[in-house]
Amino acid sequence: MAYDPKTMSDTKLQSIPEPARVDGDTPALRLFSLLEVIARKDQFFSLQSLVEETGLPKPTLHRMLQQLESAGMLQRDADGRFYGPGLRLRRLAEDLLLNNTVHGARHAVLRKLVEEVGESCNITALSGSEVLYLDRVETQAPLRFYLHPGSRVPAHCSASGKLFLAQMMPAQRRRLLDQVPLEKYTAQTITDFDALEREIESVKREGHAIDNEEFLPGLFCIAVLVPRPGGRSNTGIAIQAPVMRVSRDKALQFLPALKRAANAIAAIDAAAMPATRTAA
Amino acid sequence: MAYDPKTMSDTKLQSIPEPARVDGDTPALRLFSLLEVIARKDQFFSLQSLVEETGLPKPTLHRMLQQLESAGMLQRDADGRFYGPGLRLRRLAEDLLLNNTVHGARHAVLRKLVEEVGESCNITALSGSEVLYLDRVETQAPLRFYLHPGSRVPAHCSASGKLFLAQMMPAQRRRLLDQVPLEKYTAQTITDFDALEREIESVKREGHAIDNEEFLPGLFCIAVLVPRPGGRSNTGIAIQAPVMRVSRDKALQFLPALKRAANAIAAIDAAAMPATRTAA
DNA sequence: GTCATCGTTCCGATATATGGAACATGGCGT
DNA sequence: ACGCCATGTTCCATATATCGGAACGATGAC
Repeated sequence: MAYDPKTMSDTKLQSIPEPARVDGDTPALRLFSLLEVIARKDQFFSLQSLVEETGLPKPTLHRMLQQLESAGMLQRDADGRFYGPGLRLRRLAEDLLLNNTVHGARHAVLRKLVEEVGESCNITALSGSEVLYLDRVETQAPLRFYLHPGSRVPAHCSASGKLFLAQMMPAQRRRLLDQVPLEKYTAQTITDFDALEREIESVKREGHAIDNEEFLPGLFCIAVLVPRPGGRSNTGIAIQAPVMRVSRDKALQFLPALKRAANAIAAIDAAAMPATRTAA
Repeated sequence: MAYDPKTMSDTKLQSIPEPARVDGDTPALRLFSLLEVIARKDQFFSLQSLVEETGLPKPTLHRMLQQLESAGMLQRDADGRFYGPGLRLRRLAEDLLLNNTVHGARHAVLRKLVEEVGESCNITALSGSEVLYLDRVETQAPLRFYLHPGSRVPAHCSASGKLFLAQMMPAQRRRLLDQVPLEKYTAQTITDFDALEREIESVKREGHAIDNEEFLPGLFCIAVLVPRPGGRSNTGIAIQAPVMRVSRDKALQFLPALKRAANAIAAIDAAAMPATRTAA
């Protein structure tokens, strides 16, 4: 609140005023995108200010705001000059956060794990051909990698990614890897398909995967899958640390704690699943 | 939260299984409406279960979910059978609640007022021709009226409503009241236009308004406007109490506290407004 | 193997979004 | 009072997205 570059940029000299992309493949998604811009504001705003911020044509923006207002997602100030979030939008946000027991519980597990091992940890999922960070808790240690939830990394050079690959049928894995060739990020990155297959065999045997500076120099990572009874898992959990602090041996000592956390998350997810079949 | 008839009706005996309306005038609003249904869930759900819950055609729902998923608002379980809220939706919700300093601060003022006077209070706004409860804090007293934020009441028989009417030009007021004739809710409801005009004269003189069982039998209410420098106010603040506890005399004793609260809210709102004019 | 259930795709009719241009409003300076 | 500018609003021909019945596909139960 004290220092917001966006607000500051009203003194537009010749600086680029941050286009604040509002886009999407479909009108509805553009609306969401607009809401995201709005959600980040802590002040009311005028139509014109949004026009300048987003670059959208005025009539378009006018229609969008009107639509959101008539739906109760936004509210206008008394004289109709300024918009702010509306009752309905707030309630939607509250409902989401209140009922989202899954995320809260997962996060708690992650925090506990970080406390136990003293290194940053994250929960991951396979999205397309990339690994997506669903959640992350940072260690307190001063030396650390700063990566945030929502980041994406290639599957072939991350511990979680190898786990996801390892549970696929060979043909399926081949198809996926053919789309995005094995890019080399560091000296250690496995870029040869056969070498990767061998690595994956080892992952299958061990039940866990390791990334030894294969994506970022100096970053060591160990991961296991969150088990899913009777099916492939789409959730992994990983510990990430600077090689300076965590050798392979030390990482292996973390395994029991890591597996305990994975099981805890499996239990949470199971509880959030609809009963297999309710009497109709 | 303790007793909500809507939630209670889940015990479906032979009851109608709550169609869970998903509608809106425009496709985008239908999507929001769908999100609201989803936001209230604390479990993952399948396409089919939503079809049964909402009554929407399957392909339509399929497309909607797909759209939301590809935008990152929803996530699918590993085997693609169950949906839940996605990363992006959570972040949107968090941003909204985090940045909404206005609502939080307003709520705090309201809570303090309730503590001072010992009766339920609410913040109101004029929306169309009705008064909308923006926020409300209930008293602890066992005997009380249960009304919730989001409710709407007619302007002519509520204290806040009379305040909003009082600041309009006579012609504007006439136009508004002609749309929705003065409906009689109780024996005390003012249904005569001239009588209402006289009442409004008195409201102007006094600077506050009273509802003496004009909307609900047994409900007494006193309200003032949240002042807005140089313009009409669209925000009111009111104390509501059972006549058994609060006579007109007692209500007048609350006035100083009420006005203090109104000023506090005015200060908060002023801070949330964009600077009147930044050098362009 | 057969059936039932749920997810997915197709596609023409229909409804909606789009944004340039023009119009309306209101505050400000002269 | 008057015109001027910034901002909000409306129009409307065109481009685009949605709608949902029907048919198809995948999965699992028996």
